[in-house]
Amino acid sequence: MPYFIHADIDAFYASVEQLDNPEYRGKPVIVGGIPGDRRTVVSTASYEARRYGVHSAMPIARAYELCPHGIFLRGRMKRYQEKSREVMGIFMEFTPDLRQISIDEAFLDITGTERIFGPPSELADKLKTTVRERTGLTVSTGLASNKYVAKIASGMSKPDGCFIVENGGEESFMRSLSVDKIWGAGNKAQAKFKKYGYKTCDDIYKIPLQRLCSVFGKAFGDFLYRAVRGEAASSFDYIRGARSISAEHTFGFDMYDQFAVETAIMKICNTLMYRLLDSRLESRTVSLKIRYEDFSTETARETSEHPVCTMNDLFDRLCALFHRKYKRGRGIRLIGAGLMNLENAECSSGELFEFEDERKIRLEKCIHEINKKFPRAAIKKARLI
DNA sequence: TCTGGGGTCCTAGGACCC
DNA sequence: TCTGGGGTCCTAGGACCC
Repeated sequence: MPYFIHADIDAFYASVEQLDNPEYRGKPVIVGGIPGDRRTVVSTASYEARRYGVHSAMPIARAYELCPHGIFLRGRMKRYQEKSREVMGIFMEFTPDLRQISIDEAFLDITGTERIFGPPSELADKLKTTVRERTGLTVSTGLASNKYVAKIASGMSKPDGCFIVENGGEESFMRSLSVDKIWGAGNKAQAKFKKYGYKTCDDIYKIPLQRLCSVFGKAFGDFLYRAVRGEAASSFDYIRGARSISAEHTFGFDMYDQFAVETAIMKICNTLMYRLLDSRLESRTVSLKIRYEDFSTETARETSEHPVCTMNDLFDRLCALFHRKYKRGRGIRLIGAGLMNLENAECSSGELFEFEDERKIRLEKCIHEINKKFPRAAIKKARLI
């Protein structure tokens, strides 16, 4: 019988802070920004903070209103990544078949591990105990015969619990849930459920596939039909490399100065180019994103015959897109850029580039290596200093 | 209260070719 | 002279997730 565990670290960033700073334990910790930071949101709130109504994606200003005595922190990603690797390492001791889906959660295929670890529920217990003893963190787990149901089950077990859906019980489990438990149906879908009067998954269960598809579109209709029957969503079943790399920047105040926006674009180019070099991938498609003062967002992209080769090349392509798209006189809240449709770089080094480009590519690679070895050297374009 | 940053996938329409 | 239909590639926008 197939068996999957979905394991999710409880209030991850906030828990790491409470672990490293004992004086924070038992107190409302809010990671994401400190009061006064403009245009920032909560990444993680500890369970103590959630009692005041603070939750992820909430503006820091609002969180401060709800919980003025909370401990506000900007966050230390490096430390969280380190802790995440520790936990994932422990997961790996229970099965080599691990699918990490974000910094703090993973699916474990534990099919056929009974002889080593006992029944699935015992394995889940051992997993939770081991993680707690070795890292000080608690995890919530869900057990089911497929990943989708396991994910929903772990949500029901938070914090620090274990929720088991017995084999054969997937469908009745799903049908008993309210529609807001459907993973993959966000605000827009929830509003539509409300409009049509769908309160529980059982309401959706009773609707024929054809009707679901005509109301919600083919892909999402198919998805809903299967989800409320507790059938596996296939989207995690195959592993694929990264498809895009992107970076963006929100200005503290609306920006009207085009030169300053271009400088921000250059900074983003710097980030993207080094990440591209590290990944050994290449891209022919460059995209630009502009968010205006009223939060309306426009994107532009362009695919060229040749992959992006240097930072200047990327910068030129993005500036061209920017000037084509930008509505003059409007305030810019956010500027972003990305490299899409990534492909392996091996095939196209050398003769594709002009001699002059070849020199620049080598120079950028050297600078990147130096910056990695000596972070304090920080070699960069004069405009970015 | 005024809304981050990094991703994935889907849709619909247009261009172009056969 | 008018016109079908399938396939592929590309673009813009949007929903959703953590």
